[in-house]
Amino acid sequence: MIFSSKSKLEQHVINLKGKTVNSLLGGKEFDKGKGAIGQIIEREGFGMANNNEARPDFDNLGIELKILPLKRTAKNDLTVKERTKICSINYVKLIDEHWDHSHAKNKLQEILFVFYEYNKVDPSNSTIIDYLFFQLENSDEPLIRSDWERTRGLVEKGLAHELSESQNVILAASRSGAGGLSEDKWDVQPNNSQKARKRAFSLKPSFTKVLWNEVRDPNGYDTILSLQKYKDYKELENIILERINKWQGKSLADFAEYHGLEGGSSKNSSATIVRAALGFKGKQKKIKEFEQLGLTVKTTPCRSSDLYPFEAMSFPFQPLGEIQEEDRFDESQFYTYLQGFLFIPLLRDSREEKDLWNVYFGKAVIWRPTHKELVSIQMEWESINQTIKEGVILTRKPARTRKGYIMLNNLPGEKDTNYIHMRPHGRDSDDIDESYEKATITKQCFWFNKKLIQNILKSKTV
DNA sequence: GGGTGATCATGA
DNA sequence: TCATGATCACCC
Repeated sequence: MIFSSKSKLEQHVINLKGKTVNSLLGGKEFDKGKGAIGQIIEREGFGMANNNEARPDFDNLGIELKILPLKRTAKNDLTVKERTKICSINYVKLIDEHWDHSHAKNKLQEILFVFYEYNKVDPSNSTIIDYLFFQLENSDEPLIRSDWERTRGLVEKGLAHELSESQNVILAASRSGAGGLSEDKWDVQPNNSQKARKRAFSLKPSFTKVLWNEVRDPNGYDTILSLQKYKDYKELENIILERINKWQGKSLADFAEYHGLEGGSSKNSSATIVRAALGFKGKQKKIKEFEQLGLTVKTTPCRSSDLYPFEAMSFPFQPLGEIQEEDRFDESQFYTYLQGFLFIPLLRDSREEKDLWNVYFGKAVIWRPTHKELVSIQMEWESINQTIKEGVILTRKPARTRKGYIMLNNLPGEKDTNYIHMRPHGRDSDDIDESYEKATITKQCFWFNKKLIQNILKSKTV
């Protein structure tokens, strides 16, 4: 189908809203398989032959078409299901490209996103929900560009084999092609005889999730851009850190007083501190950039002498039944949490110190795991994964608790690892993980080791 | 003091 | 009500 104008195209999309894949097919057979729904919507909804061409899908309008699946969460919310592939990376050609004429930018210039709800039970009943015209120049080009430059820079240095999804913030260099692809099928890279995995530029789910949320609720976010302009990721990071680190050395009580927050720990949640420090007033909206970048904010109580945290840092409940189905770290639930972190150390001399006048801000840092760190975390994850697959072994041990005993398990603990470990995280010891059949075990989750957090805080505190 | 399972507290 | 961030409290 060819549309003579953008408004004609838009009218066409509006008419597709609410249609199911089945109704588009109009009796034709539903062909299952990876990416099938996207292809059907392109073919039946827009009369587009399957193509791999470099030219935009709507060539005369310069608009690319992306079909984006949404999934229902456990809380019955609709959220982005997966990353959106933009284009394959050719390592050799990449280093000769400049952003302004790059293949990636070309593809990103203007995109028509068509959101559909993926129906897990009956994929052929998946439904088109909404659409969005995305324009790079009116969007987050500075951040996307710095991702692209970072990747290009690494490839130029002969480090294509060290690329990883999490080193970029929006436009990731993600693995493409089959998972089990053997090394001889990898690509050659410039300036290094070692081959590198095939990768593609793709938009991370944290970014497209924000696009989708803005379609649903155009006023749902506060944005740092409303406070200050920034030209790339580094500068955005600096704005965030500067505004928070203005408080370095000041007490929490000072902070609360200045911002008119009531005393008491409840008002000192990470989100409240960050919003106040950045200068947002009023309603507790989410901050757009934090969502886009997948930045998790953590306030970490630490010993003032050496920045050693009093506690390890927990992640959400990890159903063991789900992790035992996972074979690849970089496709695991846990991996998605490792996008990036803003740590705000709250220092005190002893763990017992409760007086907010004696708890003060340390130096906040933003951390994203490096390739090396990811490799180490992966090894520890694999060991945990293996223990779970083999079946966690529990032993009962007498203790003066409510029940008169505690349950020990053989999952790697904090002393066995350098980065991550697993520990209980339920409401109480009766809060059992129902997803796991190999043992009756309280809900568990991943934790960052204290030593890891200390190293992060220290390395950036020179 | 550090490691670990258990549990509190809070906000959506 | 429940998931989650945060912390407690027991043991070594």
